[in-house]
Amino acid sequence: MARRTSQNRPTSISKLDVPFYARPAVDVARDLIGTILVRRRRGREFRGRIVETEAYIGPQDLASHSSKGRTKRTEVMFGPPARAYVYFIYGMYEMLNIVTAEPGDAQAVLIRAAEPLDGWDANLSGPGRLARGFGIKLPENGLDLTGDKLFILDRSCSAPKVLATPRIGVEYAKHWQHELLRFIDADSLAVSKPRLGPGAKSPRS
DNA sequence: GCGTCGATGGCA
DNA sequence: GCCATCGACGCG
Repeated sequence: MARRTSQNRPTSISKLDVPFYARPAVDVARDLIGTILVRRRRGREFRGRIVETEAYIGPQDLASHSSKGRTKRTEVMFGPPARAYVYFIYGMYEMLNIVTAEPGDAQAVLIRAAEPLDGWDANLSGPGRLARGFGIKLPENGLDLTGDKLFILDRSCSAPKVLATPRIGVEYAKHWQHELLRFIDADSLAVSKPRLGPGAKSPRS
């Protein structure tokens, strides 16, 4: 697939594949900033530019659901990468995560915010609103991101300015709450909490 | 613009 | 009882 930029130069935009996802969640989370999430549903296509993610890096990470062990709910996380891990929380919200790393290494990336594209009028700032906006619910748990119902396109042009901050809503996770595992596009207004807080740094690459 | 709080259900 | 949340409400 190719499209033309405003300068009329062809730019290839490709679907992210298994090798992209079969890496540590930290790397995937950072590299997902600026990519395009695509959802095909009921004959329509919705797109959003991802501007906020969080890495959950395995069972040792007390903020990760995989730290509770392998259960029916977390089973997908322990499987192969490039699948959706969707769970239900607070009695009303679904959350969209992407499984990363090798099978058995239960890492995942939470997609927290995106900018709607193509004139789509939606609020995708915050993981609950994002999942709702894209029509992601429990039946989408385990969905294969190499298919055509839900997938991600590589960045179309230059890399955004990425900052790393502590994750949101994981105060219970002992010292893990301070790790810089949340990544944001510093220039986006669609990041869920406009305030970066004092901990924001450039991520190590 | 801010902080506080209730909703609401699956899960350990 | 606890959540990887959101939106409504009260304040002044």
